[in-house]
Amino acid sequence: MQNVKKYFTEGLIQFTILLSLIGVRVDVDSYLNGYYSPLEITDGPSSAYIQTPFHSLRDNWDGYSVHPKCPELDYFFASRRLLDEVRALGSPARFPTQLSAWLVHQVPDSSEFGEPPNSTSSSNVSAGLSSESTGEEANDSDLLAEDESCSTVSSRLRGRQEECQTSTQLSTEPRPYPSTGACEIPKEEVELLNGQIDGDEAREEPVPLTQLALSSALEQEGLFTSGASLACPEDPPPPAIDIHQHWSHFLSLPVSEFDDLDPLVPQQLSDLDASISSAISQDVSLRDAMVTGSTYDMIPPRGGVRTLVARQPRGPLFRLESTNSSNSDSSPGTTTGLAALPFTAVVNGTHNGTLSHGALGGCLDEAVFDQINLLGLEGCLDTMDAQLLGNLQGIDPCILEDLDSDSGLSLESSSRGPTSPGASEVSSASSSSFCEDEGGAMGYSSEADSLPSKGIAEYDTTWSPVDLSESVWHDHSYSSPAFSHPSATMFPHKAIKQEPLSDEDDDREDYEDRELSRDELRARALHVPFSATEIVSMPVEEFLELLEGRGLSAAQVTLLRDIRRRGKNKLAAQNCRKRKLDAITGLQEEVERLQAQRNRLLRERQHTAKALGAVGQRMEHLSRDVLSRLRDDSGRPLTPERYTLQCGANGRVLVQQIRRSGVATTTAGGKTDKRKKEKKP
DNA sequence: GCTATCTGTCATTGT
DNA sequence: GGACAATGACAGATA
Repeated sequence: MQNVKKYFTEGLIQFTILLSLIGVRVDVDSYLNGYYSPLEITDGPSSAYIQTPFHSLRDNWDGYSVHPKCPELDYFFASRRLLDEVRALGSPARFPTQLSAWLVHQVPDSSEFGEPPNSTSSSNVSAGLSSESTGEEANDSDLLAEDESCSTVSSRLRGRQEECQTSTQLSTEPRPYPSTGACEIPKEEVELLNGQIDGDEAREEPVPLTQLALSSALEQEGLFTSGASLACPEDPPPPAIDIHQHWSHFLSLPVSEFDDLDPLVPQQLSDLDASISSAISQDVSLRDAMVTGSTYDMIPPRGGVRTLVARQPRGPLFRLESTNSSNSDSSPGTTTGLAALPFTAVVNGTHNGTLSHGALGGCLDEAVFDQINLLGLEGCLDTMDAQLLGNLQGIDPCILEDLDSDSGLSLESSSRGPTSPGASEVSSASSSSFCEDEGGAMGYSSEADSLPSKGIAEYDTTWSPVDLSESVWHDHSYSSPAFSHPSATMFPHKAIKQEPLSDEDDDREDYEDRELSRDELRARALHVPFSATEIVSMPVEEFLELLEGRGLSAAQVTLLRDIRRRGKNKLAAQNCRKRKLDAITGLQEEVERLQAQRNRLLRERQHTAKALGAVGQRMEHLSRDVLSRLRDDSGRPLTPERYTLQCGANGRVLVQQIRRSGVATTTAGGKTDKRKKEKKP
């Protein structure tokens, strides 16, 4: 007995492991302790049948977990927030950073990977075979229907949960069974039966169903115990059934052995693989959602200032699209033929249409991807930093600090001389910002027009007019090393004068003027002895002291404030764009990770489905075998079409008669007068 | 000439 | 209330 129990326990553990692969929690300890059924599948959330919520695994799969202290959490929340903003506002300037959102919902979707559907109230293994109660996707259901044998099994196994508790209760109660029609076979009888069967199957005698009781609690050293012979000693010796061997062998099958059971899996498996995988891979080419990572070339433009040129001018950096191309990386076997298996319901991996084209396409929300494409953010900031440092190599190291973070104001390609029209208009503006009435960057043009003023003339009588033919107000390099030099800004004229003049003095002067930003030009025009970089980077206290203690004019003060404000805002804009880029980069990594996770889960599901299919086949075969050895009151053998075996709590096995409606009726009964129980026509 | 992209700037909001 | 950061929006420059 101990040996039998040991084998059964081992088999149970292995079977438990197998079930755990599909998310069915099996409480072996409780079962072995005799408290609960090892496999409970009930309706409520309290059920032990809790399939793994894969959406929750997202955060802890492979050790990946979102933790408040985790650095990746920034991406996580930022991405989610941005995605919400994108979807809420529809602004092209924002981008959906949480692509994993739809991945989580689509790929490891609860319904796909078997989140316990509410309708799943199956209470036993066989009940888990039913697919109807699990919200299985339509395709799977249809495919299930194709396999007639499997569907037969499912139908017979369907609806047993109602009797499960009854049988469980009956099996655990010592008192005689009520008139449910079922009976219990004591283990002694089973042993007797086994002995007879082992001796000669040809001599096996049908077991009256009324005696069949089934049961076999684990603690009773057998899957099947029969009290029929004891309760009804007058009955002929029931046929011996090698149930122990069957179940022990069945349950002791290692999971790995299921791989050898592929022939048992219905032939539709391959077809299902193709169909389901195509449905899962679903038109979403995640590769397309990857950042292409365009590279840039540093080319020296005119003037010697390097600019970044995209080597791939073919389009936006991110080409996130919902395409109709199947995701080829979904291996053909990523899905399972579980639909054709009797245990599909347990796996219940896919769901209706969730992975279908339309559904997934809707979730992808092409508009979101289009918005991402519109961003066109390119990861050039870091590159530009390097570029900037490279450009500054020839500069005085003392000024490099100011250029540390792309903080240099943009260079001005042109400036206006003091005699520019409208100069006097703005020069008188002492209290208002120069660009107060201006909108956007263009406003600064008028400000530049106002550069030359009477006040300016007072400070800078030696101001040399600059060629105004070029109205280039934007320099797309972040810094201007030449004018970041304090000496060059404090004493612009001297700096210009100190420049080694060549024969092309005029051209050089124009060139250097073009290097000046508007603020630099204004600062030089107003004779402000600070560079824009200094103005921006100096502490606020020092800046305020500068404004108050230097006896600056109102125009100078206003200019200084504007320079500081614009400079800081420019840095903020650069940082903001960089953050966006980082968020997108983080999303790329997230997408890759989720894609890998999805592929792994699909493989696992396929493997599990195969194993379950084999288990279902074996169970079907075993059930038929057992039923064929049993006899009803009339002495007729029990047909699988009318009777089913149900494994109740504590290993008790009950024979149930299937009603015409497909609902099995528990025929387990008491130990007395079992002939009068059971089977309802 | 058109388009995409980059960049600076302004306005606004929140800290 | 001012300084500041963040960010959307806009416009100019450029390839």
